[in-house]
Amino acid sequence: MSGPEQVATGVQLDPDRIETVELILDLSQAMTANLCAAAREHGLTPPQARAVLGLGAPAPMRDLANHLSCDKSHVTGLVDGLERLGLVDRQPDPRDRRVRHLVLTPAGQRVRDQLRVRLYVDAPAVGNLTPTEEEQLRALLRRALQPTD
Amino acid sequence: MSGPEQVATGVQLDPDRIETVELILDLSQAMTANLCAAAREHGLTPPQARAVLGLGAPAPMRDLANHLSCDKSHVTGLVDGLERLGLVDRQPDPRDRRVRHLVLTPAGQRVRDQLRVRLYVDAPAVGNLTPTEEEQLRALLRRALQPTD
DNA sequence: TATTGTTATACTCTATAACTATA
DNA sequence: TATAGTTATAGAGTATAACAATA
Repeated sequence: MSGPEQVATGVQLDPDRIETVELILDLSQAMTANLCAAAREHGLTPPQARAVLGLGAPAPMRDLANHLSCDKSHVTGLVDGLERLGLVDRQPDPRDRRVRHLVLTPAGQRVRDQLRVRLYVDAPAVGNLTPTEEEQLRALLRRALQPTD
Repeated sequence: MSGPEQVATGVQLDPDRIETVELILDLSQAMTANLCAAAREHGLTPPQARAVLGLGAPAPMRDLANHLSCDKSHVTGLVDGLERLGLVDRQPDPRDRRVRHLVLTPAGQRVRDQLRVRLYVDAPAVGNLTPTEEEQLRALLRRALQPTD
């Protein structure tokens, strides 16, 4: 569905810019699909996998909700599932008894490690670049994402 | 401090690689958020906006389902909404009366043009690069996404 | 028999609001 | 009064399966 530009009705857009945007979206989509496949292989839904990835250190449920950009009520169900799978424990905070700290179990740590290998080491496409090229790519992306003055 | 190593469970990953992947995901997420905001401003849901973007040329509903990587039954409801908004028409195929061709109305074309401006011209971050830098970025991304030899 | 699109149904993801138990 | 987490509920988004019309 990417035929020639409809000049009569379409706006004039820079084809180079279109390619840039499409390349970034394509790469991101490949990475996301790769992560979702890894999640399935571990019996996790994609949101559960993101939660596990976010638990590099113990954190209150509120913090995880912030990290996932979702409501705290949603985290309850997410963590219920991870607890049933034996990947996460809820631990009380001795200083504030309202708070529950989410802590990965050893099994949870292993799953997280494997998800990170899939997301980072087995990252699709990026591994095709040499280290030098990858550094050039990082430099350009950093500059692009830098807040404008 | 001679206790057991507290983070001994984590695998060691290349921090540079992690940064590369995070940068790509961040940039893609900014672009997606920008598109979703544009969709909202036009009274469209994000999937509806993606459908409009996919209709650069008239196409059967099955083709749109392929383009959106979703089931054809889902396209029915999506297009129902766009038809109610006056952005899309269903037109019969004279050669095969099972097929309905989806055609953007003039209003639909205008919405598509504006979505494309938001997605491509107003692309967040990429506009911070010079044309030369953007070409370097494209070259690297193209090489990364190229199927491995 | 196979395919296009629709309908009916159900499941996942996520939000809002009301509730509890703390603080 | 305000906050952390839970529960109940509702609404998108999407899939599967059965179906109708057509090929």
